Amino acid sequence: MPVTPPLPFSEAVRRAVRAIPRGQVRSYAQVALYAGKPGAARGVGRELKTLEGVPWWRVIRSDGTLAPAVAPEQARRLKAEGVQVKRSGEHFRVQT
DNA sequence: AATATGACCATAC
DNA sequence: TGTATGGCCATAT
Repeated sequence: MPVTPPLPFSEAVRRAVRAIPRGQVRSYAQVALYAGKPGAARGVGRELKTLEGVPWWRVIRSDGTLAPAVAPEQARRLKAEGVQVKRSGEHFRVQT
């Protein structure tokens, strides 16, 4: 019996991120888990950098802060969908 | 081929 | 409350 070939990491991530409902957020680790690669959070961030057509701004860090590299734009987009974002010192943080 | 570098995370101290 | 360490994954050099 042929086994179902695992999706390439990039496709698995695309699927996982597109599944995040508007107005909600998930952590890089949660996306990695949903994509079938528990522990591959870093790879998720790496993919989001190039992936197109996905709501990348709904992916945040586990501690609720936004990755510095894209924080300002991400905060803007999240607020646009009603997610409360607050500046916390050096970085932005999503209100739970 | 080997190493370094990130939109990261969990654990240990 | 910080810093260190090891794990993870795809590029870049």
